[in-house]
Amino acid sequence: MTQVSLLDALNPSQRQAVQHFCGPLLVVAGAGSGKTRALTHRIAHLVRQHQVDPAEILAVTFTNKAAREMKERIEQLFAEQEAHEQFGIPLAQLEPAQATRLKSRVYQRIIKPLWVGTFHSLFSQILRLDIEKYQDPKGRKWTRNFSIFDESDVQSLIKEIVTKQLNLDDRKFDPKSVRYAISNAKNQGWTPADLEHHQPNFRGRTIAQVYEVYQDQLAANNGLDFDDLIWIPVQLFRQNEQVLAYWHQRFRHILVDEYQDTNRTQYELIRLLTTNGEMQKSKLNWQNRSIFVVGDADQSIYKFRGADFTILMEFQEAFGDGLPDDDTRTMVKLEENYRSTATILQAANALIDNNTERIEKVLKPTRSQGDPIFCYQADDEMAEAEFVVNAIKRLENKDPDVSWGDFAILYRTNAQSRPFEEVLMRWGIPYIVVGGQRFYDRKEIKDVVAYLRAVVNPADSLSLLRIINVPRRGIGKSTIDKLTQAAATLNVPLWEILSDETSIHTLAGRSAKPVIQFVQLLEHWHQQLAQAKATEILEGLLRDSGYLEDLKAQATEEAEERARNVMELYNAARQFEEEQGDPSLEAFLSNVSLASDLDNLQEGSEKVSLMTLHSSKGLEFPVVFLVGMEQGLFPNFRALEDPAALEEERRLCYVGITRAREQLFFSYASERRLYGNREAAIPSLFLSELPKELIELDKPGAIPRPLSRGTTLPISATPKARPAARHSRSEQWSIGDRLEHPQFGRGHITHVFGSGERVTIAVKFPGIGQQKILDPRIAPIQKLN
DNA sequence: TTTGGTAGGTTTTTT
DNA sequence: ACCTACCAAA
Repeated sequence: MTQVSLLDALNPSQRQAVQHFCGPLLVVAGAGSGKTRALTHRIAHLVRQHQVDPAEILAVTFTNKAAREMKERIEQLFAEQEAHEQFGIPLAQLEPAQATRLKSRVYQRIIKPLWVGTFHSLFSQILRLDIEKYQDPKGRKWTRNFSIFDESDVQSLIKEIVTKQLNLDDRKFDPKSVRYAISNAKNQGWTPADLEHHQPNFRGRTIAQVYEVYQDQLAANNGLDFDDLIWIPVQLFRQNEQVLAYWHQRFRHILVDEYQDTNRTQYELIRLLTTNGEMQKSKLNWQNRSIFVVGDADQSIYKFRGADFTILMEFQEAFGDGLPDDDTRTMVKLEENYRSTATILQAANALIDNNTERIEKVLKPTRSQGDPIFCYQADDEMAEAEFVVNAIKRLENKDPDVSWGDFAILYRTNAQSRPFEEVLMRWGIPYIVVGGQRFYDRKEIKDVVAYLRAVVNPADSLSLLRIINVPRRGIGKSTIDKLTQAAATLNVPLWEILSDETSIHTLAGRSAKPVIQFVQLLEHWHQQLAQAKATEILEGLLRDSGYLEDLKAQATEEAEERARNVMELYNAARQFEEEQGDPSLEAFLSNVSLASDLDNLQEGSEKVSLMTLHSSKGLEFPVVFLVGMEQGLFPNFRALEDPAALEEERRLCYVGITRAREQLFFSYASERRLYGNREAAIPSLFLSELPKELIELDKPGAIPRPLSRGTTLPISATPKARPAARHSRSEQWSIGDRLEHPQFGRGHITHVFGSGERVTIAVKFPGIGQQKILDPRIAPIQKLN
């Protein structure tokens, strides 16, 4: 072989995708059909065959981990090609030192200039450059050292606004649901005024008001939330032609992975960059320019966060040539699956066929039938965990090629991990839990990050308040109140008050001294920002603030764990400096805010992986356990009454099934502990939708069809059009309330889930063994006294 | 100001 | 069953 082509070892559809040069292309890629291969090969092809400058390519991935992997795979592709060209031998046969040198040259020339990352990380970088050119409709402005507020920061800010500043009833305006509504608005691309326009009722107007004050607060802190990282670039591009033209020119080739999970704002961002804001399709100029998106509507699982897979379905209309699907030049389907056994694919195809809203597509197997799927009924969640761990032990024992890293346990909610952890721990089997409480959400990490943020962005009063008395330095509540009062009165950031000597001296001497010391500490490191590396500043702050010392002085088990975590953060900073080549604290902080737990999941770590079905998207494992297959858990009870939501749950199940390469197990418990009580459970609807001949049951007998109301009926595509029953609409429901249902008779409420307008209740009807989960807005129920 | 106790909420999924 | 946030007592 004299020359390896990038097109070798690709099937015709993949080749068509890879060879695509200019104009729009939608790649409909089923699970396991080699879409990452198509993406990476296409990028390499653009650079090698069409001499595209890597700096002109923008590739959007769904997670940071996916971005990292994509870069590694492209680097590998180039290194292999160049090994052939320069030395005539495969990369693997080069001397290690030579191979390393070759790779680092490829990295410098190709990989480093590429823009590959998530929407959030890519556009936060653009904002670091251009946000000072932006002004929002109310004249708010931000500077490039802005802080990125995480979900808990945002949550407490909203709570503060709702309860303290606007004095709203926090039962009617639950901070959580208000937060959700604001996030939704930003994901739709709505300003507070737009929100008010779309929802002119009292609730909509009030939330718009909270949104407005919330933006004030964000701006006052020079902070942004996750949604702003997308929504502000959109507004900036709309209001400033020059900025848009610059980035439009800059990114001639745009690629988006997991396109089915983009939201309206993200779509708008891509549209603006691609078209330079041109609305008329006939005027688009596709010379030396492309938009290439890859997605699978059947794997759209992020509706709750604003994702809308109709964006994928409308791609050809938005960018395309308008020809019918069959002879279009703007769509390629990848349907051949290289990952899973035929059995697993048949199960996946059968399941997803129950959905109505989809692009018709079947996964075509390329592999043999394989082992049957096994379904286990356990007595309770502990027995379920024992079954799973036993199966893992047995399989690992049987085959020396199988290792712990080949197994994944997938569940619907994070709370389900515990029993599996207990049993795995008991047997000393190494495992990793992805998600749940994130590393960066831990108290000690948030404290240290607050120090860093305050140094970078002194306007960040949220962070200042978090650490002003941590560790205790004798700045008490009354002192802090006085200072924040002063800041509020003068309408300046808290820092202005703190750093103003004369104002501080109006405090009693006993209180003034620690404040002055605190200010000096931050000021000192603020001045070092330009020259010092992130690790140096972190080290200095930990030392000078006495934070670590204080932890060590506590000498408890817990404090030691915390100190270890803080050191872990320090290690992360050091690693970041080595890998990224940008040692600034600002760069590290952005990385921290946008990091997800999934990023720690390393291949070859030889550990059993535990994670939610959502986290498993994009991953694959030889053996997969789909656990907790129970009505109400999965599908989740919130989806039971809503056909569209139920279809989303089914897609989630489809994602789970298609993670498996060789073997797939389902399990459910007939009784499960919920909020401390034992509750009977019935098998998931999804189990009954799988072809019986593919499934081996541990106990004879078929999987009973779940009887919960509304779920066994054929799902129609019509959205939830059922009018809310008037009589129960505004009722307040609480545990113990008695009620009557025409079908089930009298019963009493055992649980109330959620709050505000999104309430679901669990009701025990003595006549019926099973307790029912109802939506009081829809269910025909009558309250009794 | 800090500690300890308890009431009340929590379980959907995440960049 | 667990965690947090708030309140009373030292």
